[in-house]
Amino acid sequence: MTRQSATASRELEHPARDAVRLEHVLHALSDPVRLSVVRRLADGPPEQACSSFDLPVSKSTCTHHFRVLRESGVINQVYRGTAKMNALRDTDLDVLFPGLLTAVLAAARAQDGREAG
Amino acid sequence: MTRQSATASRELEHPARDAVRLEHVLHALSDPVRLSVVRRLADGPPEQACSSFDLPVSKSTCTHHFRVLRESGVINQVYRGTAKMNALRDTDLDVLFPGLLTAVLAAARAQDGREAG
DNA sequence: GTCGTACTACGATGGTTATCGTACGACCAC
DNA sequence: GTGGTCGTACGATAACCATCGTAGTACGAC
Repeated sequence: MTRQSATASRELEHPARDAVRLEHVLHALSDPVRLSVVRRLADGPPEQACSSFDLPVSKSTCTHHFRVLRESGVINQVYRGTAKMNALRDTDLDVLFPGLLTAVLAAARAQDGREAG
Repeated sequence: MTRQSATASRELEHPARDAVRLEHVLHALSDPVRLSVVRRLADGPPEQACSSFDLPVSKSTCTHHFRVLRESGVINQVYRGTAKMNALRDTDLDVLFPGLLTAVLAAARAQDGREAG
């Protein structure tokens, strides 16, 4: 019956490194919710479950934002039991666009600092 | 009659440096047409007229894109006779988000190089 | 004044996006 | 098996965005 394991059937599509486009990455990062996700991935553990983010949006919107990040090549997602783990594709991004992610993260931090005073 | 010169009355609104938001800048740069404008401003003379860009869109769309760039704080626009001159706000951006513009421009060049092979 | 160039304002349109709620599927623990 | 948690799929909606064409203003040259 070509019955593969349920987990294996839940593989997620990711763009290959060379297929990642700068415009898509910038667009993905231009949304506050998504940028906050990327910042938490950069600052915290390398793999974090969707549910651990506590975003100010509904679950379905959450799913949407994580998909945008994945399809733009910013994050990698894998299923781990019931959880879906997210990891920054920082090495891929750094090969493609050296220094870009670092600069964006630093910019976000700088802006935060300015707002906090 | 408090009649100022017509040119002076055509002042354009720009966000103050501290009002520039990272999300808006990233969004402005995430459009291919706008990114190409920014690249030409970075590579060419510091002030360039809208008409000198020869973009693959209509004049009204052109106006729209330049406005997005201005309102996000990426470029400065001034009238100079009938022409509207555009300049990158690179020093402002570099104060706010050090290295960001450089990284984006380098990324755009890298992507171009990859496509050209 | 007229004419041409540069650009804008307005209105429309079609496509994309962010958002949600509900219903469902996959997994783990029991 | 049951139940709970985590996330998805679907459908809907409202907002946004890129695009255009037309009509118009501002300026410089004549």
